[in-house]
Amino acid sequence: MAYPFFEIEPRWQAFWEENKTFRTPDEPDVERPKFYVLDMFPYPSAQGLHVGHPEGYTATDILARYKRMRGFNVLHPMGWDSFGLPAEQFAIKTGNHPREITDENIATFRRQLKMLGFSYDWDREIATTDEEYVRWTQWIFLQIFKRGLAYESDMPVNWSPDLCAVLANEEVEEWRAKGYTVERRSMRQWVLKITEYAERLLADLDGLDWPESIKEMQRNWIGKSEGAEVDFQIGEDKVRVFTTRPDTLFGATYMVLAPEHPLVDKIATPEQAEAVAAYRAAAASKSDLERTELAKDKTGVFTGAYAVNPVNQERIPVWVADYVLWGYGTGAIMAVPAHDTRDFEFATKFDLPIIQVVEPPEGVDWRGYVGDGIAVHSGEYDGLTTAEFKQKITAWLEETGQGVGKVNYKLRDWLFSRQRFWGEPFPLLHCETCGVVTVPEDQLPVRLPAMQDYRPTPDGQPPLARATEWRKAKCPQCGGPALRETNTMPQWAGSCWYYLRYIDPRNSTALVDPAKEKYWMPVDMYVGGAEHAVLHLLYARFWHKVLYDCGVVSHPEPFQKLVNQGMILGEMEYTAYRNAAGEFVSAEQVDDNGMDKRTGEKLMPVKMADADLQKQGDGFVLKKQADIRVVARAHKMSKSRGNVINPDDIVKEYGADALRLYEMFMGPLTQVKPWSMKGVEGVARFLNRVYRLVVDEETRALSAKLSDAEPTREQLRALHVAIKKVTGDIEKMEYNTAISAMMIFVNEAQTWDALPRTIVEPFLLILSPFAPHLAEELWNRLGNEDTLAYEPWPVWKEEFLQEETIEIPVQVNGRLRGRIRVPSAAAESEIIAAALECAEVQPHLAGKEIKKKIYIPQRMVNLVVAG
RNA sequence: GCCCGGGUGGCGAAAUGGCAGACGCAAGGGACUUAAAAUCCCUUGACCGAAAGGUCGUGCGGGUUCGACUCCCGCCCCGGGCACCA
Repeated sequence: MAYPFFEIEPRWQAFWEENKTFRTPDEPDVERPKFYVLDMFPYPSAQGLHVGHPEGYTATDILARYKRMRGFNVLHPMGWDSFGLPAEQFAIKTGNHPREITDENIATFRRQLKMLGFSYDWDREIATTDEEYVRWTQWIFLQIFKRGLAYESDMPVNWSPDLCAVLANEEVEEWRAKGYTVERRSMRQWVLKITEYAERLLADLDGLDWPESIKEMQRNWIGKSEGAEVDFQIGEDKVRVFTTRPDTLFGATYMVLAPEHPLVDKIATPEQAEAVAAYRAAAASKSDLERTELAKDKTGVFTGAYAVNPVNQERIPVWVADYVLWGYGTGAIMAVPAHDTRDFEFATKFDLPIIQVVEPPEGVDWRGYVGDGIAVHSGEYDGLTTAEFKQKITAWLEETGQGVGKVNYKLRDWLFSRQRFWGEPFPLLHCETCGVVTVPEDQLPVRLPAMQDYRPTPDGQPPLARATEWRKAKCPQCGGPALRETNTMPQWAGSCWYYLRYIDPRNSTALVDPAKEKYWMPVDMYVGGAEHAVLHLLYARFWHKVLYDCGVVSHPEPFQKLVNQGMILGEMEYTAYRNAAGEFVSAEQVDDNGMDKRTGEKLMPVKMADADLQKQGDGFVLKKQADIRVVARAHKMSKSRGNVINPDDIVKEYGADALRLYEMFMGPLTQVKPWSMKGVEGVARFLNRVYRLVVDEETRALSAKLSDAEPTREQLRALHVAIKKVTGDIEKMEYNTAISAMMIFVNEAQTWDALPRTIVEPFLLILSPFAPHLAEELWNRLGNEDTLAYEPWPVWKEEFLQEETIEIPVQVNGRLRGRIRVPSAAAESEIIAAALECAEVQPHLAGKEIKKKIYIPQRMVNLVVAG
């Protein structure tokens, strides 16, 4: 029978709540070290918690509980990223305020998180939709605005007429997949100048303790490239191109302008004008996606004009092609087909000349060679390396006024407005005489108006445009009439700074108290999904740097250490395929859409039980029909697939501690791993064994084996081995092996006739970060009155780890032949002697010359023999 | 195409260059029980062998080393991200 987790867990949750066990004082003892451990806060969706949430949350909770026991002041908060499109969609459908559904969803999430026993300081709970929170989000925007980092711009946006909403680029695919249409439309937008921070956002990555892959993704996103801008003369006009390879100027055989380039119409010759105009029109109607997706085949049109290459006065033809982007660099390039893949494809297709100017290493074809080499056919520069050439030619361009060294970034400014209701209103007014005016700080927050209809206006104005009374305001500068801004901020806004508000969540005079900020920041451990690798983490870093420049925060980076948890997939599924005739079809004959590759027939997927399967090679086949291979895969959890695991169900059946422990035991935190219901049962059995160490299962009284006797050497050793392993593994967040060490301890402990309290109590302490309810309960049953949350963490002693004798494996020529048992203090010579004596080893030495005797202390003997 | 991860028993996994497979699951056998559940004990990488023991084995092919899952070189497969950024 299972231990009564259903009584124990709610009781301790109530205890922690009543006693405010995990309250972090507003004025902590600053003599102690601090530890700020943060989860990426969730969007409280209507679906409630899924098993992916507790994975990261348990990982941080273990660390938080451990650090408290190590004497740290710990800040471990939780809150809600509660603006979001689903609530708005719901409001449009029902006419209810989005706040209603949002509050309901938050209540569900809060209940579910409390049910899992996380040690959050719930007094610091915040939601981005709280008006007090919105106030400071707006305040930060004002600082950004005042620093000239926000501007209005007409920008093409993704407008969905079905949703009546504008979507972010990264949201387009998601909603298209759900069947909504999305089109391009130009709208007035607010944009933030994140590009002004590109260099700092790039440079400061170096000092962060983040996964290298995430840093690399951010670097690629920022996309710094160094090169030069060079002027080419076309008639009386100068056209500037950007190149990272000014050393290939002598190889430029044509030039390409982006279709949007303003000079295109002007330079096109009358004979080419029609073709050029047609091409531009075609390019304009394509979406970004179409332009890039059809990238395989290059298109373009000759303008009829020629440009003059400044290095050799050669006349080169000017083309228009959409493989040159208007948004990057100058929207114009010099094409060097010999040494650029795209130019090479284009030149090949349109039969343009290809001139070699870089000599690649021996044996490499120069056509399409894009690496560094030695300059050729470049006049006086011949013989220079790529690096030297770049430097010299850039200097020459600058001297002669024909160009300049230049750094470009892929990063674009951040489209920051949304045409939605459920977001933070911009604290801005449009005054007829003064233009755009900021709302004075003492009038914040600008609240959302009460509305009946949350849809945008039919002409695409944001929903707030319907609130005609709300829009009317007085200009704080001239006192004249003004209209409120009707755009709202994107969901990112609230998540850009929430980690600061946790530090001082009820401060009504400042975003955060500077002394508290200085004490707690930066975040020491930030855990969340890799899906936020670029956007959230880049935006938050940007806002943080602006606040740093404003003097609001004391450190240039918000998140010192970052860990991404791996996704939890559904249970492993074995799928076989059947055709209409009912015959099985082997997996290699099935294409990605479930069709028979040979006949094109649609096949029926059939789920198989593992009892029907056997391993063959690196896959599985049917036991009854070994020529039929099946597909073995774990899939992402999704409603449509029906493989979603609900944490509520697990807690009901096995308890919160079992769920926590299982998710940590599955494998390394950062790895993708499939769920296994049997695995949950396994850790539940372990928790039962722990319970039975202390409590007699029949009587529910304390176990008769508990004793006040002195522990044996063996018992001390078992305990201290566990303490050492668990301590080290928690520091490294290698929780799966920590749990394994505790299992080994319990497996051993349950064989003992007597269990000293001095052994079981420290064990409960090291178990407590993982299974806090059970640990508290047993700690309490052993007679301790108070929570164990602040008990000092047990310390292992090396002397207890020592064994009197140790076993040493003996190899001959690197192959294991025998084992010897020696006193652990034995000298090398004694050990070698014992190894040579070893009965299993001797046959392998007989009659052979021993050339070398290798001894690795405490580990291994290897005897190298000749022949 | 480019950039990251990853590939070890039937499955999840473990292993500072030093006994590959700890721990858990599953499977098989046994104890307890009228019986079942629960619990406990034993076996369990593959192959040869009655056993002792031996051979092979960490995606594939090479290399370094007394010794390689681990380090180096070249590939293959799977997952994720980016994708005409000059």
